[in-house]
Amino acid sequence: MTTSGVAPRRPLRRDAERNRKRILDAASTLVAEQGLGISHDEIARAADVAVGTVYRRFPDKETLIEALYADRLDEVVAAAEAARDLPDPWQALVTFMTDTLEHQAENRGLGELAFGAARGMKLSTQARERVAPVVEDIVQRARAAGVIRPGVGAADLSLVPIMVGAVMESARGIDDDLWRRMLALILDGVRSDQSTPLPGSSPSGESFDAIMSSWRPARR
Amino acid sequence: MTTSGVAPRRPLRRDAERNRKRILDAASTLVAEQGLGISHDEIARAADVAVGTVYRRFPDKETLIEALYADRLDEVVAAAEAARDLPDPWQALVTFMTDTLEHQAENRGLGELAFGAARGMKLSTQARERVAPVVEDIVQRARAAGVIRPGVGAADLSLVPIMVGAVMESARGIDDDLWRRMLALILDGVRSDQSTPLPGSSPSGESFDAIMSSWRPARR
DNA sequence: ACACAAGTGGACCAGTCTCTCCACTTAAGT
DNA sequence: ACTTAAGTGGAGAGACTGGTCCACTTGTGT
Repeated sequence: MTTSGVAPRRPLRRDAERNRKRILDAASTLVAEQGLGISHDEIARAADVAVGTVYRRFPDKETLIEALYADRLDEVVAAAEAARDLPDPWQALVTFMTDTLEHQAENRGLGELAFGAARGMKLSTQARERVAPVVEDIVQRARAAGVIRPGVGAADLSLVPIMVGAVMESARGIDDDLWRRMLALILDGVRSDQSTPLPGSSPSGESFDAIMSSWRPARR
Repeated sequence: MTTSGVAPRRPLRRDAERNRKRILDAASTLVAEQGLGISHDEIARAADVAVGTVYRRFPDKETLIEALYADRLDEVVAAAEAARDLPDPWQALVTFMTDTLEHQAENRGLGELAFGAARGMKLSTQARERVAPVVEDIVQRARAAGVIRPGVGAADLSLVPIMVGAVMESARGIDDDLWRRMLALILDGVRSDQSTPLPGSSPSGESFDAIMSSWRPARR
């Protein structure tokens, strides 16, 4: 009866647990600062542990990232939902964007995760899947209230963090608030009641997914 | 009298000249398609030449890129100046952006070069130095004509290609015209006569340079 | 106290990249 | 034809990755 099938694993040994924590802490800091590009070697060094140990606990990068971000993701989604539920539809949109980008600003890895830095990483797809409906809601409401220009869809809005994120990365450590300025600029374009329709059409379905997950991490 | 000090080099041997050309051709295609990240090995393979040969002709990546883009750069600057000289100030701005981004779209390496993919690459700095005054002129005129919102500066406009470029890269091969849509959105924000001023201020001087040159090439 | 599963360190393998080196080949002047 | 400087191929050095392996150490239940 001891083999209950689903993770009956005895708890980690004390020292192992301690090391696990150290690895997670080190990784957390490194990833937040430098993005998902950090090597296991660097993590090991920062955690004062050998690579082998890192690999024993986290067989590959994906596992490690998952452990790191599983709950961070909940926070992000929660923030998005809170924004969605704001009384004013335009405020909802602005708050959503600002919050999302603030998360991205303070944690580099998070941004990379959101835009598919690691193609095929479950957490990445999952993140987008959880946020997508929220964005959809926000757009619906904004559209119904007539506060965004006709023709702008959820897909368009989803591209905003990619654009603003690019400036954010470029200015990291130089002008850490510059992205807010760019966001404001873009949001005015979104709100704009210019009669000229936008060229092309909002990407949809498959294309959209492919685009959203095609971001690539920076080389070191 | 033969030693005139300044590059009295006798011309390359016939076969060497041929190989030089093949290398340049191969590199040109590869860089346009894949960006500055290509390895000398790939170039050599594509040119049907050995790496050693590539290195003999172009001691390092910088030299090669310089040879590739020296004249491309002139074209880009010329296009920018042509846009600047358009009669309508707003058209000038729009055309400048569109042209610049079209160049970026059709040649990946060019975009990476423009935003400092290779830190410290002379050509890169030079490119920005040559384009900067043109952007400045365009903004001046647009501002004088009252077609852009107050507070938007040349530095802000220079960030537009970074933002739009990010979407362009993400959508490359999936929706190659999506960037136009985003550009239109942003330009409407730029034109916007919303009375709300943009937050923060336009980055200037040193900061601006650092930001513009901090782009990093995609990992393969 | 002791047995032993669990945990650990770090050498090592394979793959990438940039760049070097030098024995061999070849174009071109006489 | 012959000489020889210029050019070439490609192995390989050295610096990075991600990831594996296993002899040794250590925590823990009895």
